[in-house]
Formats: sequence, C-alpha cells, structure tokens
Amino acid sequence: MAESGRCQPVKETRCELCSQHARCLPLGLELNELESFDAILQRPRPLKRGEALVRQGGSFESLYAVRSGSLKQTVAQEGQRDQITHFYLPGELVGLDGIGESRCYGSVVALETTFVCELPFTRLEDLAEHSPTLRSQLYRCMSRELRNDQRMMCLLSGRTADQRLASFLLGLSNRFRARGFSPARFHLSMSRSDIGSYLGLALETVSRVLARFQAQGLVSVEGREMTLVDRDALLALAEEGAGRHSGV
Amino acid sequence: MAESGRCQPVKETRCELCSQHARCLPLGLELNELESFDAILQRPRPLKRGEALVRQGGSFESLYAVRSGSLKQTVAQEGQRDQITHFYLPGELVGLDGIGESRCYGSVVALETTFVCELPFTRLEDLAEHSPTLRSQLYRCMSRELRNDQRMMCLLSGRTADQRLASFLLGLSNRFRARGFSPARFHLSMSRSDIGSYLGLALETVSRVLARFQAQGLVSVEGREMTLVDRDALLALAEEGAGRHSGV
DNA sequence: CGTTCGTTTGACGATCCTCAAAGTTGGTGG
DNA sequence: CCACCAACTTTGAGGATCGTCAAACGAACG
Repeated sequence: MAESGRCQPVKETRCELCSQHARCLPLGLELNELESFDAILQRPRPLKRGEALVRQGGSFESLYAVRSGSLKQTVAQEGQRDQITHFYLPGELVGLDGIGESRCYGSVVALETTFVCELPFTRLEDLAEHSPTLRSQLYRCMSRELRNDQRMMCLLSGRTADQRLASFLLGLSNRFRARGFSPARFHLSMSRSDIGSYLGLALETVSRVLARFQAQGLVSVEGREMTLVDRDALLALAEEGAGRHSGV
Repeated sequence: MAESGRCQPVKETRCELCSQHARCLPLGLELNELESFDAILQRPRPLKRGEALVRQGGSFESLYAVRSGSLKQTVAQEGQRDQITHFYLPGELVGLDGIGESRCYGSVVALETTFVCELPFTRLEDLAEHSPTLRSQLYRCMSRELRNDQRMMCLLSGRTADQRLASFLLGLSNRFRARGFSPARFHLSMSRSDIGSYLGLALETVSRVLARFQAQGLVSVEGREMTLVDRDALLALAEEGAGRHSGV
C-alpha cells in the first residue's frame, strides 16, 4: 500500500527493531530466543509488483513474514479462472497452508514493491523445540488464520454484494489501523478484478457497488484511493441481519 | 452416519486399538509416547443428537477427536441466521480454531449419537514439548484444515449451485471411503437446511438440485439415504470450467 | 504516441432466493 | 397402537440480485 511502500529497504534485520514486531511471529520471545530467531531469518528481499514469492505446487520450504508492501494468494483450479484467497499485509505470515502437504497451496504474488523475511521451516521447528513461546505463537497464528478463513466462508455464503464490499473495506481499514496507518484513508494495491475474485463477485459488480457507495456518501473513491466517509453506516450495512437466506 | 453409528460404546480407550487411529492425531507416535497420550485422553463420552459439545464463545479448554458419529459447527452472527461452517466425521479434530483466542469460535453440535475423545490442550502442549512427532502432527492437522477452508472459499465464491452440491457429495464420499465406509452409498446425518447453510444455498435449492440430479441419473436419494450412481459425471460437473465469473 | 491494462457504465438475462402451501417423517404421549 | 405434533422436505410461482456481454473511457508504460 502507499504508506507501507514508504518503508525503505531495510538493512537492519533484527526483529526487535522491525516496525511490525508487535504483530509478528516472534512476539514475546526472550532475548536469547530472539537472537536465535534473527539468526535463522533470511535477509529481507525485495519483490517487484507482479513477482511471485512462491508458486502453486512448488515445494514448501519456508514461511514468510511480510515486512512492507502487500501480496495476494491466487489458486488456479483446472480449467477455471484463478481465484484469490488472501491478501497479505505487513506483519502477516505467508505459507502456513503449505506445512501439511509440503507443497504450496497457491501462488503468492506481490501487489507492489514488497519486502518479506524468509523463515526456513525446518529451522523454525528446531527453534520451537526449545521455545514454548514460539510454539504457542505458531499455534496462535494458524488458529487465527483458521478463524479468518471461517469468517470469510460466512461472508461468501451468506451476504449480499453490498455487505461483502462493506466488510472488505472495514476489514482492510482495521488492519491498517492496527499497523499504524490511517484507517480512514488508504490506497488499494489490488485491482477491482482482484477484489471481485476474492469476494466472489464480478469485477463489474465491484465497480458498481463502489460507485453507489460513493453516491450514498459512504465512501469516496478515486481510482484506488479510498476514503471511508461514513464508517458507522458501513458497519451497519455489514452487520445487517437481512443478508441472503435470512428467512426461516 | 448410519455405519458409524454401529460403533458401539467403546470401553477401550487405547488409541492404538481405535478404528480411527490411522487418521487421527496420535498417528506415528512411539509406543511410550502413545501411552502418555492415552493417559491424558478423557474417556469417550456419548453425545445425543442435538447435544452441544462446545458452545460459541465458551472458553477453549480441549480439542476433541471424533470417534464415531458426526457433528456440525454452527456460527451465530449478530442478528443473522446461524451459519454452518464444518461437518465433522470420525477421525477429525474439533476445536483447532479456538486455540488462538482461547474461546470457541462456534458451537459444535452432534448430528446423531456421537462419541468423542477429549484432549485437554494444556496437557497436549506439555506432551508436545517432548514429542516432535506430536508437534508436527498438530501443525499438519491445522495446515490441512487451512487448506480445506480455502477450498471451501473457492467453492463458495466461484461455483454454481449444481457444482457446489456435486463437490459436497463427492467430498463426503471420499471421506467415507477413507474411513472404510461405502463411498457410493451413505446416510446424510444433516438436514437439507444444514447443507444449504454450509454451501451458501437456500434449502429449497438443495432439494431441487438433488431432485434434478436424481432425474439425470447422477444420484439416487431417498430422504437422507444417498447413492452416488454416476460418480464420473458428478466429478465432471464439479470440475467443469464454466462456473460463475468464468469470463475474462 | 500508441498499445495495453484497468475501470466504468449500460442492457439483458439467468440463477437462485423468497414466499407459500402441501406432503413426509419421526417422535411422543395418550 | 394410534393420533398428533413438530420438524423436515418437496414443489410451484414470481421476482431480485448479480453475472455476462459489449463498448467506451482513462491511465500507465514503453
């Protein structure tokens, strides 16, 4: 995103000093543990827009923590259009779904210039052997992602286009706020088509609903610059009882 | 399910002898580890149909392994209709989404008479401290569930009612096969309404599509008795390129 | 300056939801 | 054992939402 892009190339890889430390995996580690953690961490490497971090079906080796920028995970199913399953922001962990099968479930592609920290998984496991904190952080991360995915399932199966968009915008807003960026005004690093794919809508629908939101005074959009004008109304819309299947 | 219901009340709690051992969490543990595992395991307790195993928002204490029977996870959102996010069959693990927040994300309710093994999580963590196998089994389980949830997200956001139903039936069939039950003929322990909630469809749509599948010779349904007649056709339907959003 | 990619807007139609009512099943109690 | 009740299922009719197709516009990039 625009703001996160301002994070300049980081020479410093000590987690302790990273702006995302408070939201990232090694949170809560003892000093000596943190040192070992820093030691296994591969230097952040820059990804250009459109560059792939991992490829679908490629062998799973590492988790990646986003340091700055943003990425999308896309899943290609045979004969069908690619589907976007996740957007990743700074402080979030990429690759957890690869552990079980030791293959990457989808491709992960940078949406803008992006820095990630690579965490070789076998080394991480070794470290976790002697660190209860790291173990429980790992469990916590995976469990949280399970919750997020389930929330997403609820969104996709029960809500109208308006509600999906409203939830999406509020979700982004909250994630930005948590990262110290403005929750009211931000840059969308993904296209309308990406949003549509993620939310299970046609890109035209995304465009139309956003236009209507603007006409209703809920947001103000100029291309990919988004301003949330009436947050309360968006929230009311997102949580409104009358979605689809509201009967019975 | 009908078949699994035949599993009589189990006095034997040794995992080694459980019919689900090959698909369950303690798979691969050394003999001595397995003994410790058995030791922390709470005796299977029977749940009657409709009885809750855990309640939404209740504090998270344990994981549960399904021994026989089946359950559904339902998530109640404010003002909206409950949504079903998972069905659990024997050998599957309930509660992984509770670890991160130490609260249960949804309620889990038995669909028929069901036996589960309770695994107090703190004890499990203690055990995992000294068992790399158990640790990696835990990661594996969570990671697999992440994948399943993502598959579900793809299903919900990109596919037609027919394709959702076809995938659902095939998915169940595969899970039954893996458990030693007939993949071609099984009993649905969930209602049409449950299926609809899970797949993001109105219950009427579920009923209609199943009727049409029967007319087309794909399946044969009598109430909740399901027979898959033309598995290949179902597969072709489920993987068909032309879902929704197939353009562009 | 032209090409490509992304976005907007319109018209049309299909899918699937809603409402409604009748028909089933299963379980309970008289 | 039967009757009754509740919950579940089926089927129909009508309509809303949202996807598809199409075309024009805008922006970014070489």
